[in-house]
Amino acid sequence: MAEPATKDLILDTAERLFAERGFAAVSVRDITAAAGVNLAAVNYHFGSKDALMTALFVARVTPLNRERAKLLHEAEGRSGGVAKLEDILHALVAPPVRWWLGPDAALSVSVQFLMRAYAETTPGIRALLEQDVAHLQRFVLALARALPRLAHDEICWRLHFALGVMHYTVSERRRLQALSAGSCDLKNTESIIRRMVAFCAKGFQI
Amino acid sequence: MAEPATKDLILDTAERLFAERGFAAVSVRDITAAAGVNLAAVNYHFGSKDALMTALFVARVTPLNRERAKLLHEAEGRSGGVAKLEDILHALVAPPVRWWLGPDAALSVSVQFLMRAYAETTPGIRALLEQDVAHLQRFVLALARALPRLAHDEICWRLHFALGVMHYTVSERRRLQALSAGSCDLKNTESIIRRMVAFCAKGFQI
DNA sequence: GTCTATATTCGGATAGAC
DNA sequence: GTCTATCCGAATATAGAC
Repeated sequence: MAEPATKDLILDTAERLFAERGFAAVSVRDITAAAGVNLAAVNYHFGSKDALMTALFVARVTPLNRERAKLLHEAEGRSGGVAKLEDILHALVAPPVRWWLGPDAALSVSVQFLMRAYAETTPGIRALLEQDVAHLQRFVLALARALPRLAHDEICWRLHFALGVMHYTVSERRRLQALSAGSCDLKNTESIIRRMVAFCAKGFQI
Repeated sequence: MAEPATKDLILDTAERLFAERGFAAVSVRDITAAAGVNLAAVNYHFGSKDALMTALFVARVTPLNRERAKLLHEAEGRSGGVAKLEDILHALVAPPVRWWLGPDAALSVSVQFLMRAYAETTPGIRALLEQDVAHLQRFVLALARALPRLAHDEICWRLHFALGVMHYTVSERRRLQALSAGSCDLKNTESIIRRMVAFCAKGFQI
């Protein structure tokens, strides 16, 4: 039943290279050479370079969104159906930031890959992004319940801003460290999540 | 004295294609064909594809940063040397958002190109990014003067978050419109700037 | 400055032996 | 499933005529 080692090896290697350099800048030859597998293996197992990218995106985004949905669901359960603003934002950003800065290096690569995949959508991924918007609608609804006086478009704007905070922070780690001359500590994951949630929660007030 | 038409035509065409598809996904052939110039013209005028990208980045980022610095300087002049928080954030985001949503389509392409160039740094651009960090240091200093009780690393974190709000908003226009089902209006530039500044300013409080 | 033609390398994808 | 060998188009870059 075990997946062939080659297939997973290709997925992990492609993910790392895509995360580092982007989709178009990485060739199938780069991937197979780095993985130590045969050149033809990508087309055998996935059909094409594009299909590999799509399979990879699905494999990584699914558990991340599941974790977000779980945290949101738990937050709603804790407070009688209407989650608090901070808890909604926490459900949104904690999973990716924990993957990013947590002890598991593979998960860190995964979230960096995902942020890149969102930014440089290939044809195969563009089609999947509709489902991803559906996932975000849960957060729109939760925010509307938590902040009933805020108009729908205002909820969307601010959710978009909050997503920007998270995406950019994960993608532009180098830039933050250059800007702060290294004074911004990236070791304490939970305090970074708190800082990010606090920033966004204040932005949602009034 | 006038620049040769071909050179500027290449710059404008390359900018548009890079903004739409990214650097690696656009070939010199794509650029010269779309511009209606000879294939060899890119190498004649710029030396290489990478050098074209670098020249383009410099040509666009310079006036944008100059405008930001001017607004910051004016804000400091208006209030006796120490600019107010909202005015600092306004100087940071108003120029790119005005380029993005203003009446000049060429400037809109320019800011989309720039956001992509920051995200997918080529070797030539990476070297230039140090100067760009120096430009951002003015904003760190201004924020530190406006918020003397905030620690240096906290200033950097929140400035980074504010940059994320702007970068992601400009880059992920499609995603915002899909998320909000079109209810987020992108026509009123100044009200979008106010919304963005307000969100970030609240995030800086306390 | 602009063109054609070309050198040379690399790209994704596949056929067919094992 | 994995390998070698290869097809064939596309990539960057340049040489040399005009």
